[in-house]
Amino acid sequence: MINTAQSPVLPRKFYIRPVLTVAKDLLGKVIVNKMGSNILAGRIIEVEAYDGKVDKASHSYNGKTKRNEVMFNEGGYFYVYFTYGAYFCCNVVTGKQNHGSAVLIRAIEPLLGINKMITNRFGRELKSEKEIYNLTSGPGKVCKAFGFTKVHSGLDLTNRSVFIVNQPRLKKSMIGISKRIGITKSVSLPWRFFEIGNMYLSR
DNA sequence: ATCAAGATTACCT
DNA sequence: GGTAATCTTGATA
Repeated sequence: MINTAQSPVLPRKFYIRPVLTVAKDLLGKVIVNKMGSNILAGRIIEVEAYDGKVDKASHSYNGKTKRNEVMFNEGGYFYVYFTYGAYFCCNVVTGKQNHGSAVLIRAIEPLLGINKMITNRFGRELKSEKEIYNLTSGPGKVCKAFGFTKVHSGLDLTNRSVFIVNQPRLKKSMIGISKRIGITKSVSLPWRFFEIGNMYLSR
């Protein structure tokens, strides 16, 4: 299903571009977690861009702190943070060193290791067929299903533990654009991007 | 030391 | 559609 010879791991240069470019380009790509005993993989279908240079909603807007320091790496690193006392959210750092921009992964379409994802998320079997669409349809859900936590923050995505493999770009007509969800600052920026019509979207 | 807010989710009506 | 849960983090004193 995922032939890594035909679909190479995305290189550094993919990530060292402006955050809006990378955000749109990430749609349709496949994120893989090989760190556990199971290989988990899913197609990225919903993202949001955060740019600390201009964006008050970004964790990096007010400069470097212990929590957000990974965001100031060059592109291609994994930034995972904890929020609301319960959930982790994972991001792909973009741009040049010290810029402070990242793409939040809000939803994926599960491909490999689906049973493991179900166990991670629910600790039980699915109650119904359609509950599969609740498996990874939100940033906290994605991290729970993939097992991403604080220990994954700072990983280099050009290595082979957690990484993203190339896939064809989505057609422009398949990319939806909207305001970001769940923020209270810089609310009007249209920086959420998603695959139109996908069943695994967060809303 | 204290405090308020938060890139969310599950559960209720 | 509305809201409680829950605790880390960063800011302020």
